[in-house]
Amino acid sequence: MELDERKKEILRAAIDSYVDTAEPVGSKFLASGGSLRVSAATIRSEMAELESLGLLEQPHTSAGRVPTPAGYRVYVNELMREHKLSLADMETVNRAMRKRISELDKLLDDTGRLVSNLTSYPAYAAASPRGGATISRYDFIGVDNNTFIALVMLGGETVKNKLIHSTAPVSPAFLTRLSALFNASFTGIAEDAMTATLISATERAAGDSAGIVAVVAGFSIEMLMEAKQMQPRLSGALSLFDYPEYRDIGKARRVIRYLSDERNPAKLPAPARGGDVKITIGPENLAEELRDSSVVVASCDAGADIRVMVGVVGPTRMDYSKVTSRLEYIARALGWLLSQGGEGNLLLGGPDEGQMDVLEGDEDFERN
Amino acid sequence: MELDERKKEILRAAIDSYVDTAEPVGSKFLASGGSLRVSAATIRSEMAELESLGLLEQPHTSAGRVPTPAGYRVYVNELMREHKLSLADMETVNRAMRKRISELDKLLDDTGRLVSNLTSYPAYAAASPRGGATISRYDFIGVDNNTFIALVMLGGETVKNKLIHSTAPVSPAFLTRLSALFNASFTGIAEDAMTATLISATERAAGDSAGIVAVVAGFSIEMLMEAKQMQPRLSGALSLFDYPEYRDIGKARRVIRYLSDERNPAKLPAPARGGDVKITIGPENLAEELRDSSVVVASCDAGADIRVMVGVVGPTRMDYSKVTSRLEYIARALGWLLSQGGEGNLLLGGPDEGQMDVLEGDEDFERN
DNA sequence: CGTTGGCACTCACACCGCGAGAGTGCTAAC
DNA sequence: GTTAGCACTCTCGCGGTGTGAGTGCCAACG
Repeated sequence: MELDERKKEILRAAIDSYVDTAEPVGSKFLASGGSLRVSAATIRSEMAELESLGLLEQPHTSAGRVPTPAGYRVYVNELMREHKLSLADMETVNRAMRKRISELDKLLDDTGRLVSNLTSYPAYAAASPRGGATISRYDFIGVDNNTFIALVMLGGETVKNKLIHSTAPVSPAFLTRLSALFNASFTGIAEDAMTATLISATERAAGDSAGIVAVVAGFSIEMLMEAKQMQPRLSGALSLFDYPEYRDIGKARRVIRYLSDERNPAKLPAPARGGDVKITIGPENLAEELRDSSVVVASCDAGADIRVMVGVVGPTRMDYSKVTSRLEYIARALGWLLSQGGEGNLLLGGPDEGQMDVLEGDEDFERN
Repeated sequence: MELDERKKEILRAAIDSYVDTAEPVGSKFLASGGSLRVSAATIRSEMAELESLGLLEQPHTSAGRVPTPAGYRVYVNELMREHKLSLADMETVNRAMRKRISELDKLLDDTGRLVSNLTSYPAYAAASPRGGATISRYDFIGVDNNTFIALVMLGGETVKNKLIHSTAPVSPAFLTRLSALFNASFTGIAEDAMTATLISATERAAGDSAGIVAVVAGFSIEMLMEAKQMQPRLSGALSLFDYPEYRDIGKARRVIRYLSDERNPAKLPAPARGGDVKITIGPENLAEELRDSSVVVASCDAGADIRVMVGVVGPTRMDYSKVTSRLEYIARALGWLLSQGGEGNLLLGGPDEGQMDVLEGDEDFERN
C-alpha cells in the first residue's frame, strides 16, 4: 500500500484535526485549512478512496470522516511529524529527574505522575520483576537495650531495613551471633527454600532468639516476594474523563480498572530496546478492555537484569506524536538516572544541567 | 425539636429507602412497605410536616421526598440502627491486619484499600505529621570497596537507608570519620538548620568526601521534609462513579481532585478520641468541593505523638450505619496494631486470632 | 380529632415529528 | 485531472404532547 503524496497530506491533515477536536472532519473544512491547495470536491474524492483503503470511515452517511485504527497505524508509521519538546517541558523533566530519589518504588511513582502531567493522559511506570534475586547480605545494628535494626540487602541493589523491638535484651554478642547465622544460612537462597531453612535454623536457636529469627526471616521472605512481582501504579487516571470518548463512565471504568490491576500493565507489549517506543492502536491490543484505546510504552535501559517501562493510555485519537516524543525523552532520562547509580536504585545525585544537555542533542528547539 | 414516634419511623423508613435506591420516596411506597400501619394519606400529611421541619424536601412538586442534610443529621444522631458487622467482614479485617507490615506508609495504603473495599466508597488513611522530628542517629556500613550503606534513624521510630556508590574507595576508617561527623553535627537539628550545618561541615571536609557529605545530608533533609507532611492516599476513587449522584463527571472529578491533593484530607474534621467516628454531612463540610458529599472519619490511638485517621467519602445519602461500624472496627484494629509495635512503624507480627477476639466483643453477630 | 379514600392538579420525562445544517456522491463542464 | 453545482441523506436540536407518579386538599368516617 503506497499512498501518493496528496493522499498522505490529506490523511495527515484529517488525523491531526480529529486528534484535536474529536469531531468527524469534512472535505470543506480541510479545503479551508490552507495547506492543501485543492478544492473540497477533490478532497472529497480523495477521501472516498482513503475510505475504500480502510484508512478513514464515516460514522454515518453525511457526517465527516474519522480515522480507523489502520489509519492511525499508517500515520504513526509513516506520516507523523516529529514533535519537538519545548524547552519548558524538558526543563520540567530534568528538574524532576534531578531530585534525589532514594527508592525505586518512589522513583517509578514520580515518573508515572510526571508522564501523566506532561501528556495529559493516564500513565504508569513499572519495573520488571527480578525473579532470581536472593538476599546477599545481612547486618544487625544495636540501637538500645531492647532494640536493633536488621538491614537486608537484596542482590547488590536494594537495601531494606526493619526496626525490631525485642522483649529480651539484645547484646552486641547476640547480634554478632545473629549476623553469623543469617549470613551463613539465609543468603543466596530463593524465597521458596527460605521456609525450610527457617525451620532448621529455628530449631538450632534457643528460646527467645527463635522469635527474633522468625521475624527477620519473615521480613526477608516478604522482601523476596515483593521483588518477584512488579508493582506498577496508575497516575492521572482521572484525566481520562477529559476525553469525550470516555464520557461513558462504564468505558472509562473498564480501562482504568484493567490498568489498576497490578498484573495487567506487565502484559502490555513493550519495546525490547531501551529508549524505543511501542505504539499499540485500538484493536491491536490483546486485552479486550483496551480494544478501543491506544497504549504507548517506552522501556529504558537500567542495568543488566532490570527492565523499566513507562506507559501511557488514551483514546485511539491520542496525540501520538506528542506522547511519543515526551515518553522517549523521559525514558532516556530515567535510563540515564538508573544506570548512573551503578546497578542500583540508590543514586548519587541526579542528572545535572550539563549532563542532560547530552540527552537533548543539538537540534534546534521549538516551543510547544 | 422532638419528633413523635411515628414521625421518626417515617423519617427512618424514608432515609433507609432513599439510601438504597437514590430515588425520591413517595407516601404510597412507604405505606406499602408494611412496617408503618397507616394509610398513604396519613403518611402524606406526616411527610408534609417533616418537610416543614426541614428534614425532607421535594426536588419538585409532584415528586417524592428526599432527605435534607438536616434530615440525615437527625438520622445519624438519633434514628440510625446499629449495623452489625458480619463475621466475614471481621475476618477480612483481621486477616489484613495480621499481615506483617514493615512500613507505616504501606500500612496506611493497605488500610485505605481495605476500607474502600469494605464500604464501597472511596477511602483514605493518613498519619498526622510529626513536625518536630529530628534525626537521632546515623550508621554507616561498608559493603565493598566503593559502596556503603547510610542508615538514618528518625526520632526513635523510623529508619531509612540509602546505598551509596562512591567514586573514591571507602575505607572503614573513612566510614568511622563520617559517622563521627554526622552523629556530632547533624543529629537533633531541624530541617531548616540542616543547610547551614551542611555548609560548615562541607568546608571542613576535604575533597572527595565533601560530595559524600552532601549526599547524606541531602538524604537527611529529604527524610525530615517527608516526615513533616502526611501523605494520605485515596483508594477506590473509582467507586464514586457507582453512585448516580456522581453521574455528572465534573462533580465526581471535583471531589476526587480535592481529596487527591495531599494537603486536603488533613483538613477534614476528625474526632479527637481514638476509636471515635465523626460524620460530616453535605453542607456541614467547610470545603466547597465537598458541599454535597459526606465524610466519615475515624481516628485511632497510635502512641503519644502520632495520630492516624481513616476516612470515607460518599454521597450525602451514604449508608452511615454500615460505614460507621466498619470504620470503627478497622480504626480499633489499626490502633491496636500500631500501639503494639511500641512507638514504631515496624511491627513484630500482628494481631492474631486470639487477641482480635477481644476487639470483637461478645455481641452476637448477624450476617450482613 | 385523627385517619382515610377520593379527586383535581402539577410537574418531569419520554416520545414524536419537523426543519435546519452539514456533508456526501455524482455529473457535467473546464 | 480538477472543479462547481446539485440532489440526497442523515444527525441533531427543537417544541409540542401525553402519560404517570405524587402531591394537597376536602369530605366522610369512627
